[in-house]
Amino acid sequence: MKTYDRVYILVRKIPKGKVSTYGQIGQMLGLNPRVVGWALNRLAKVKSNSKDLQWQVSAVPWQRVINSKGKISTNKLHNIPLDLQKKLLIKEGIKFNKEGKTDLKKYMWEIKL
DNA sequence: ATGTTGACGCATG
DNA sequence: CCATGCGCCAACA
Repeated sequence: MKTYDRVYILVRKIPKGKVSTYGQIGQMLGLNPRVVGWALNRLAKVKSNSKDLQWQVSAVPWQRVINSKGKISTNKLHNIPLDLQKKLLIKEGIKFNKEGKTDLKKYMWEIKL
């Protein structure tokens, strides 16, 4: 069981209409937020390289993980189409203000034990 | 073993 | 609000 597998398993539990943050996922797994970002970044690489694992990574709702300020962190990457993450979230009912920020108080995934 | 790389987060100016 | 700086750590070459 690799670290990134633990990240994917947890991210899959984020329900539609909710979001989490790199920090929150990291805290739950005892990982640095950067490692969470690294694991999700890996999805984009696997997605464009290996077709064998594509079915696995496509099951991970990576778009539901945003940064602690409530904003999208993927727009500066050339891997991922501009505003793809935002569009996916909007389709799930997440609203963004004009500064591209969403209300974490409202949408943050609440952990249930 | 060693150095590098980040989808981060927080503190500070 | 913007800009650095730094700690963080799994994976990879």
